Amino acid sequence: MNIGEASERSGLPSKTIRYYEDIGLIRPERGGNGYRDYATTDVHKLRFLQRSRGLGFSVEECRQLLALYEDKERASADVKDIAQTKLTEIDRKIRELTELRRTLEHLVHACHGNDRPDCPILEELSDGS
Amino acid sequence: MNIGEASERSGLPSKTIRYYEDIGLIRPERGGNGYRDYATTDVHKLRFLQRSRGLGFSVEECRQLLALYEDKERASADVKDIAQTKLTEIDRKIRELTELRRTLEHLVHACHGNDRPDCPILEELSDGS
DNA sequence: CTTGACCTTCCAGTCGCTGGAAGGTTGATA
DNA sequence: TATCAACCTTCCAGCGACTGGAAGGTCAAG
Repeated sequence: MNIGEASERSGLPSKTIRYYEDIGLIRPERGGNGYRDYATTDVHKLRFLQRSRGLGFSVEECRQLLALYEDKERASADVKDIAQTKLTEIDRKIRELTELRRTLEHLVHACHGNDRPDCPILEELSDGS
Repeated sequence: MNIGEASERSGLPSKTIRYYEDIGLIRPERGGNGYRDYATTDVHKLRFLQRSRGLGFSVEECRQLLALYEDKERASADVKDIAQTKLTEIDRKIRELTELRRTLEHLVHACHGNDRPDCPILEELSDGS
């Protein structure tokens, strides 16, 4: 199938699929007209990439996951390690964002929101008090 | 003062300070030797930028905040609007990350983590079940 | 007078795409 | 058979917000 159909079936834009080929994640066949020709297994891999990217894995992590996915001798402990590491990172991000949210909300509540020139948000941003 | 000291006092790397000048956020004086010469007010602006960037405002938002900060006639409602919008974005990010975390944790728990080749994480990533 | 720490500019790279230009191919319709 | 839209191709550039490095100028201490 052509890239357009592979795009539809995988949920990835054509541009992204070509990019993934550029960086060596997938290697589709080529037809006599020079068009890329995707097999069903390619679409599986693309969906795999689409999902794992959506779950916050970096492209390099996806490359590892894909290698494990393709490797019949893969050890599930390797996969678990990658996912576990990612989980820790996500926790950290959530913590940071929550802290940030708390600070900002405090500022928004402290700000009158009328047209008066004294604004606690700007003051806090400049003072760092 | 030279860029090194401005860097120390503002908490921003010299590279970043030069970059902020490139994109027109600050305009320090120049000494006879061609060195940038930062006034105390410049350092204040740099700290302002450092803080607001740290709070998740984009550089463009920082540019607006800085304009309001410098403008004696500034309306605090404008600032509140920017901060409120940012707050909504942060909420969305936290929600997405929490959902992601839930999915990943489910996967990690379902994965045995031994050397057996059947791994629920990989299966879920490929099936999307 | 040399050394080393600073400063300067400029160019390139990061990540993960995304947009657009310029051109070739295909399939349906007039 | 001509034409037209909708595909496909490659290549180049840009996004955001820096960061690294090369090549060279300046300054203060020993």
